[in-house]
Formats: sequence, C-alpha cells, structure tokens
Amino acid sequence: MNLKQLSDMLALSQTTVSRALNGYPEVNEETRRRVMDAAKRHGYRPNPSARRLATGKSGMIGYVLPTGNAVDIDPHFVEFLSGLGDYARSHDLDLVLSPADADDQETTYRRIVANRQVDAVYISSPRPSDRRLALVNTLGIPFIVHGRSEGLDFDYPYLDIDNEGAFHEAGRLLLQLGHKRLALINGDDRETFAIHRERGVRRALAASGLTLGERHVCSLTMTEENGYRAARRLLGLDEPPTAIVCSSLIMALGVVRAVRDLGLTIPGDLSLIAHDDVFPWLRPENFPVPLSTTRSSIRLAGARVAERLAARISGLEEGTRGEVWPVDLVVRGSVAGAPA
Amino acid sequence: MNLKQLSDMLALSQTTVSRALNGYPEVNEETRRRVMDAAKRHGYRPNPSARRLATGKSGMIGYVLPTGNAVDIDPHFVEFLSGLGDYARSHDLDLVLSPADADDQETTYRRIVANRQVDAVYISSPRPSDRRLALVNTLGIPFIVHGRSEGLDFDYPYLDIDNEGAFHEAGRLLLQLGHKRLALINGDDRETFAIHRERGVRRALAASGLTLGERHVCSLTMTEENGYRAARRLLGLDEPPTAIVCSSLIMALGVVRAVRDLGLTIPGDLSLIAHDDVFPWLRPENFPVPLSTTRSSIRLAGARVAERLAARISGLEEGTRGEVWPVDLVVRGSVAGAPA
DNA sequence: AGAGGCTTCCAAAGCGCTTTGGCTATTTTG
DNA sequence: CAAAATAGCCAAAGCGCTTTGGAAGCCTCT
Repeated sequence: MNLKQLSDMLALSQTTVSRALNGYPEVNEETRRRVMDAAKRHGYRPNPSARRLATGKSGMIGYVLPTGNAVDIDPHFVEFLSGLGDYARSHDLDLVLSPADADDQETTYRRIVANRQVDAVYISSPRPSDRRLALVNTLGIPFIVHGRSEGLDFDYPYLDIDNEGAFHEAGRLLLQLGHKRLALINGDDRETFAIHRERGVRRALAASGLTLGERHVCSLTMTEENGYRAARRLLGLDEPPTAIVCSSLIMALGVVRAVRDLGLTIPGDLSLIAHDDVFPWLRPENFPVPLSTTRSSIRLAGARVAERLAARISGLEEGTRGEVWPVDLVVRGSVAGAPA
Repeated sequence: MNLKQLSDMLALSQTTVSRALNGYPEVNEETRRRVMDAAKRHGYRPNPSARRLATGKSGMIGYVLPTGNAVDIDPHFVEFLSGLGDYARSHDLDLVLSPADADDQETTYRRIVANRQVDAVYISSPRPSDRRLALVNTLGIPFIVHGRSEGLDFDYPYLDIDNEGAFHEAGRLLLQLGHKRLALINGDDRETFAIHRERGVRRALAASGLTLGERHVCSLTMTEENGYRAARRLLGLDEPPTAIVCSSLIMALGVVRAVRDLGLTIPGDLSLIAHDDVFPWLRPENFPVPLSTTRSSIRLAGARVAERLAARISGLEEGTRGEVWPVDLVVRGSVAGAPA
C-alpha cells in the first residue's frame, strides 16, 4: 500500500493525502479525518526511503562507534544505550551505529552527514579540544555531547554530570574524617571526565592546604585488573594513602582484592569511595564492605540525551545549552576515620 | 557531486556511469577506468537514500533491541557489538538498533522488513520455540541467530557455542575429582543456552549414576547479587554442594563473596567453575583464587555473525547451516578434590 | 458588481539512483 | 556476403514520497 494507491482509493491527489497525513493546514478537517481513517484501516505507512529521498530526513540518530582490535567498547555504553532505547522506542527513533576505525572517525562523520543518513548524532567520551566536536559543529548536523570538552573556541550543547563537584565532595568527606594522604585511581586521563575528577580531588585537598602527589594518582582504563595493580602500587609506597577515590566500580573490585591480598581491611586500613554509574549487575551495597559512592545513573543520561536529540531535530531545542547534573554522594561502610 | 554531474562531466550517460561503478559487464574496460578514476578524484559517493529507493537495499544490518523500564541490556551485548563492529567497519556495514517494547517485538520486525530498512537482521538470546525466529523466517529477510532455539519445525542459520558440551566437561571434571554433590547457578532458564548448560551438567552426573537435585539448580538473571544469593542458598542446604558450576563471571563474583561471608574457602570447601565470555574488564585469572572457566569469546562470535550476515546479503551463503563452536575448559586454582 | 482574499484541492516537478528496452556500430557466422 | 550476434552506449521510466505553483470555488468588501 503506497501513497498512490491510497489516494486513488480516496479519489484524492497524492498531494492532499500527503498533506493530510503530515498535518499541513491547507486541508479540510473533514477530508483529513477521512484520509487518516483510511490510512489506519489499510495500515498505510509511508516508505521511509522515499520520504528520506524527498526530505533528506531519516528519522534516525547516529553514533560513530570507534572500533579496532585494540579497542574495547566499555560496559558503560550498554547502560547508556538502555536509556537511549527507552526514549527512542516511544518516539519511533532508530539508532544507527556506524563502526569506524578509532583513529579515523572523521571520514565516517563526514559520510553520515553528507549522505544524510541520520538527523542527529551524539558524541561520548569527549576529550579536551576534541576534534569530533569541531567537526560536527562545522558540518552543521544537530548533536549533543555526553560529557564535556574543554579549550574549544565555540559553545555546544551537552549533558554532563558534575564530576568535579562529586569528587570534590568525596575528597572533602575523607579529609573531614582526618585522612591526609589521599590517592586517586582514575580513568583514562585524556578524557575530560577524568580531568574533572582529578580537579575535584585536588581542589578539596588544596582547601586543607594539602596536595595530591604525582605518585598518588593513577590513570588507567577501567578494568578490574588495573584497579588491582593501581592499588597494589599505591599501597606499596613509602607513605601509602589511607584513602582512595576511584573512578569506577569495576576498578574498585580490583582495589578490594588488592587490599585483601595485602592483609589489610576496609575501612580500617583504607577508606574507599568509588564512582557508581549504576549498573544493574554490580551494586556498591553488595561489596564485601558496602561501598561509598558518588552516584549517577548513566542510563538516565542516555534517555535524556535521546530526548534532547529529538527536540533538536524537531527544532524545539536550539542554542548551546549545557546541562550539568548533580551527583549524589552515598556514604556506606567503606569509609571511616583515618587510622592513627 | 551526484550522478548527473559526474556523467555530464564525463560526457557519458548516467546509465553507463552507474554501470561502470557497479561492475556491470556491458561497459568498456577503458571507459570503466575513466569513470572510476573520475569518481575517486571528485569523491563521488552514491546517495544511499536514492540507491535504497531504487534497489530496496540499504547496506545496513538490523537488530531489534528489547527495551522497557524493567529491561536491562546485559553487558554481553557490548562485547558482541565490539566484534560485530570490527567486521562491519571493514565492510562498510552500518548497524541499526531498533528499540522495541520487550513484549511486542513483532511489530518492529514487521516494520523494518516492510520498510526495507535493513538487508538482514540477527537475533540473540533465543528461547525454545522462539516466535521471533518463526517470524523472520516467514518474513523472508536474511538472518542469523546467535544461539539456538529448539522445537521449531524448520531449520535456520545460526551460530552457537557448545554450551551443553562445555558444561558436560565441567561437570565431568568435578566428578573425576570426587565431587558427588554438584550445583548449577544458571542464567534465565527460559533461554536455550541455559537449558543446554543444565543438560550438560545433568548428562555428566547421569554418567556417574548421579542426578542434579531440584534444589541444586538456580536460574536467575546474571548479576553479582543473584550469584551471591544463589550461593548463600545452596551453601545453606542440609547437604550443600561441594562444587558449583556457574553460568557467568559476574555471578561468580557473588559466589566468591558468599563463600567468604560464610568463612569457607575455594577450592578447599567448594570448587567453582564459571563460564567466561571473555570480557576485557573482568578476567577469571584475576579472581582471588584464579577461576576455572569454560571459555568462549563472545566478541569473536559477533565478528563471525557479521561476516555471515554479509555473506547472506550478497548471496554467498545460503541454506540453514548451523555452526557450533567448541568451548575450552580452562582449569585454574578454583577446583580441587572433594573435601573428605 | 468587480476586486481581492480564503479555503481547498491538484498536476507536475523534483530527490538521485537503478534498470529496462533499444539503438548503433562492429564482429562473427553460415 | 548477407544475416546474426555482440559490444557499448543512451534515453527514459521507474522507486514513493514531498513540495512548488497554480487554480477553482466561494466569501467578503467597497
């Protein structure tokens, strides 16, 4: 059932039927009802390929997926996707993932924009002066950044959480508990979120006249193994930290294992706070010692990004508003006063 | 730069240019070279919307993503996606995720097929008599199933691992070590993979004249918390198991925690074998006691599924071949002889 | 009563590609 | 050597939609 058949059936022109269906004003309400009724009865659905060719709009949002043998998509992605899907489902949006060589994403961005394959894109894990942002900005496709960049000479729309604030709070709490030697086990410090977190911890320390020693900060991809290694290294220092702030629950697993291996205890010998993105399959309250966390649902962020993308596509959102979500600090058993 | 401009520039018809580019035989090789050369020089890329409208082919593969508030996409998905992306990237395939209400995926399948939005789809986490398979089979779109169904009256192409064989081996090893009371912590037993795994364990026990008691098998979604709960329950039984086979590394984390909570040890009091899908961020050799596993890379499966989908799209693969990968049993410190 | 303005509809021109059917040389065949 | 086959190219007809530029009919003013 295509437009021609439907309009023949109604003894109307394709023009009128098309307009009736798309809500244009220049059609009699009575006629519109007839058309919409017939369309529904016959299960008419406009062919998206044709519509796309005519309008240049695809009804899809895009994501360039960095791939490569050395590239692992991290598990945060899937949670974000859950949220995105929640919203997209109820708004008939599809998501197209365009795999790209991690070292050359530009070609792919150019392709999907030139081909009008998607109406909008989102970008995640941005870095300072991220070239992708400059690119999509000049390409002129609607986009939203999940996270933030820095050092760019233009504004852009984003959704981020207050990473600096969260880790500042975490640091402050530990200092209040009398800890003097903090350490930070961070994610990849080329990404802005990691930079912000480090900044937050440093700011907390500075307020107490302390600093974060170079040897007291680790930046690694967020695996259990890296958490373990970082903790072993930190706890093997001459002046080991009495408290650790950690960027990921998965790394925290490794930290806990390292502490055990060394015969130490949490929070007796070490206080631990980690960031929790809220995975359904790994919850901080279920750690051997319930884990204090800075908590922010990445899934909700996914839904919100989808919502804003949809708004931008339909022209409801304009400008370059940045949205920053506060982060909860949830105190559980893994923190205590500094050991004497 | 579109086809018309390019053909004008070459003083050829659109027909000839199109054919030259698409490798049709009725064009002089000399001409073809000229055309391809000019196309490359001017960066001509056929507009996919137009091509799709004309041919009905989209160059994309589809996946219907079950979503909903109660639905979590599990982290396996992202690893599978990594593999899929690896292959897709080098073959200019995009993946479109169509979010659907988990309880009504049929509508979405029908839509993407009717609209010719994708050239092929894959289906994951199949169940016995899975209606999705019957559906896509009758809809006539090329597809591959990751996993297997059962009880269907038609054949279909799939890629699966030998879940039954793997868990049979795991069970057999434990029996050889003198264990008499095995337990199974499984995934959702509505899914075929879980059924196969249980079958494998039962078969191993049966060969020794033993059985798997009802109370010795748990079927739960694969979270750390569920692993913990299952283990607590099992180890609290009158005749607790001396060995557990577990369907997931994430659940195994919970098992390990439960064992610790109870003051027991692995492998002294309990032997443990888990299935490892090979996540980069959680490795069995890094468990407090290195974990024995049945191991199969879900990422490689993703790449293979993409490869076969591409082959089916281009007509290189036909029929209903099922492909079953063997699974390695990797023995590490978490198994030992049964306690006296 | 004629000009101007709405309302409501339509024919036809794209959008950029593929594919059908045909045409002209050139080569092969009986 | 005429007939048939082949190679190489082209014009034009789709694919199914949106949108432009009217046009007819009916009011409303002045």
